Parts: sequence; C-alpha cells; structure tokens
Amino acid sequence: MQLKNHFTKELKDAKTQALFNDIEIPLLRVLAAMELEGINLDKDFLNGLAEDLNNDIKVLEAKIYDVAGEEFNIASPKQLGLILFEKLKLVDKPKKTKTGQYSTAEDVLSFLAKDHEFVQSILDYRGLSKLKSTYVDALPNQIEDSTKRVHTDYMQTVAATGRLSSNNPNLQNIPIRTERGRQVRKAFVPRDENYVLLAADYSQIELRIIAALSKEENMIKAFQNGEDIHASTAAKVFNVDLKDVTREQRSNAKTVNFGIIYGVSAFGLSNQTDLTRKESKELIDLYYETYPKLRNYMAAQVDFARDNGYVETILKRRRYLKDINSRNAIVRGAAERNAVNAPIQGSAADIIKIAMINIFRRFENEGFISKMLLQVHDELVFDVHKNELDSIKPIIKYEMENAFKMIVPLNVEIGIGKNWLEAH
DNA sequence: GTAATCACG
DNA sequence: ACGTACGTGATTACA
Repeated sequence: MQLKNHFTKELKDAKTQALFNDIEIPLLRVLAAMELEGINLDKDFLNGLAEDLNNDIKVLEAKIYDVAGEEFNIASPKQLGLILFEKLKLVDKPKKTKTGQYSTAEDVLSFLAKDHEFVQSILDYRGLSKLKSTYVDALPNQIEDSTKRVHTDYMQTVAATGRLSSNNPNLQNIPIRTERGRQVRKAFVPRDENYVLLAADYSQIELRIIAALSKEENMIKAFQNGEDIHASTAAKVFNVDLKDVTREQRSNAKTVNFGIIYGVSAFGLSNQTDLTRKESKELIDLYYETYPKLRNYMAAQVDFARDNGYVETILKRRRYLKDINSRNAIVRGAAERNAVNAPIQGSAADIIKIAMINIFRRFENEGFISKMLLQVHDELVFDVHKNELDSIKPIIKYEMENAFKMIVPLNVEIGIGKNWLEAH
C-alpha cells in the first residue's frame, strides 16, 4: 500500500475517477489489512534447508575449483568469464554483454553444460546460492518481532500495467519452478493448527482476456468448452485430432500462446523452443491463420496507441506510450509490444483487484475470521479457519470467477494444505 | 550507483 | 538490415 502523487496525474475524466474511487482506494484498505496480518513462517524448517544447501554448495565449489585449477569467486561474472573463456577457452567466440564482459548468463552456460559437466556444477552452484541468500537466509530475518510474522509491502503505483508489486520482502517471487526451490514454500504455514492455507489461482487468465478482447471465436469456443487451451491450439495449428497432439506439439503451442501476449518474434520463439527460426516463423504464421482475429486485435491496439498516445484496460486504466511513434524502429517496436501487452496484463490486474475488494467485503459483512494474506498477480492466498473452510471456499471461487463478466468464462482452481506448497 | 543474474507471474 | 517476448524485486560484485 502506498499512496503517492502519482495517482493524481490521471484523474481527468470520469472513467479514470471510477478506477480511482471504486478500485484503487477501496483496495487500499484490503492491502493494508493483508500487510498488517502478515504470514506465518516456519523458521526451523528454513534453518534446516540452509544447512542442506550449505553442504551441497561446498561440494560443488570443490568440483569447480578442481577443474578450474584454482580457487576464485564463482559468483563474480567477471572472474568466471575469465576462467571459462580465457583460461579454459571453452569456445572460440564467447558471447559478450553490452559492457564488453564475457556473458555467463544462464542460456550461455546451459549450452556449454552439454559438453562440459562442470559447467552444470556452476549452474547448480548459482541456483543453490540464489535460494540460500535471497530466501532461506533472508526470510527468517524479516520476521517482525512484535507479531512473529512476515509483513510484505504492496505497491500500487510502481508497475506500469496496473499490477501490484511486493517488497521488503518480495513475496511475489517465492520459488516454485525447481524441486529444490519449491521446498521454500513449505516454510509458509498457517497461523496455527486450527487453520489451513488456501491458494486460489486464475487459470490462463491472460489468454482468456485476449480471447475475449479480440473476439477470436476459435479461442473463445475452446475456453467455453473447458478445453486444455494449449492442446486445443496445437490441434488447430498442426491440423491434427485433439487426441493425437504430441507432447512436443502441445509444448510448442504453449510457448506461442504465451509469446503472443508479449508480441513474440520468430527469433524469440526459436530461442524458447527447439525450433529453428524458419520453423518458428512458420508456426507463428499458422497460429495467426488459426486465430485470425488475434492479429487484427493486436494491430488495432497499436493503431489506437499511435492515434491516442496510450492504451487502456477493461477498467480504462491507461498506459501512456511516448515512444509509439518513434523514428527508431527498435524503440518503436518495444512500445508496440507494450501496446499489446499492457491491456492484457493490466486487465488481469483489474479483475483480481475487483475480486479482492469483493472478497474482503464479504469476509467483513459475513463475520469470517479467516484472512486474505497474499496476492501473486493471478493468485490469492488465505489463512482459513478449519470451521470456515466449507463456507469460504465457494465464496472465494465465486467472487474471483465473477469479478468481471466477459464472453469467456474465468476459471479458478483452489488448493488447500498445511503449507503454501501443499495448497497448490 | 550500475550491471549482471535470476526468483516469480 | 536492424535486434530480438511483457511485468516486477533482491542479491552480489565492482567501479
């Protein structure tokens, strides 16, 4: 929660007034309550994880120093670059960063790891160090003495699209993608033994929004029929039966579905998949043939931005795009991608904000003692008293799925557990 | 203070 | 030919 002058700049017309008065200001109370409530953390569990990580990090260190023939700071991209590309000369023409240093970014090292086992150890070392320093070691220190809980700050005026951001500590980027990282989520636990954690997630909300805004019938139908959208996309794009879609086809369709929201290029797609640039271009072309209105919609957003200097969400939240008519094609291209992406990402933010306000009001009006704790862009996390679980679960699902009516249904998946990982 | 890296949606 | 997917925050190294 942070109210700044920033808000005031755009209060010119009635629609923006409504966004301000009916969403952002009511949300202030909701966020304040969530921040003050905090979340319970299992400190002992994190200390155990820290010890495990330390042991594994030491083993990796020894392995890396052995191959390098010397000890050095693995966390220093500069020192690591010298070892890999000058001392060991792993490649002829190493990729450089924009400041002229050797790039040791994840994709570069992953490529090298195929031929050099110890490079995988460097990646593992990085991964474990990150987990330890950013989460396992840091989180226990952020427990507030007076409440014994962790209290994040939500910022309402940072993200250009209308999303919230979270800091001190950031609870919107707790690991989940790797097995080792997921363990951190086990440290987020209910208030006490009378409570459980409940996590409620919007499924594919951004893709549903782009389907609704573009009025692309083929995609709308898939959602209305409750289909697996990535498999459905694959079936249409590759012209096969839904049941014959291979894992690879589904995976590539999924990457395009996500990419489309960001304004992907053939180059970007080929970087994210095993496809060549040519294959990527063909796939994108097929995609637009499958969903023709999507391309029309995207072009219309760019045109609107050129004419008006901004784009807007379903609640008329604006993002101004000063570079939309830039003579520099790179700069203009970035603004054009923003013109497509901001209404999608921002409308999703609008919808979950409505849901949060409505759920909070119902909890108040209906006298529940369960609490909303966290928002992670398309997810809400609650501390639910066991006696209230049966009555509260359908309320959360209803309020989230019906926060905003679109031609495409919204779908919310709910999980319950004795920690945040289990609740997923 | 900035760059590089990497955690999330 | 160009450069190359949207939005954030935290940590570490280093000038």
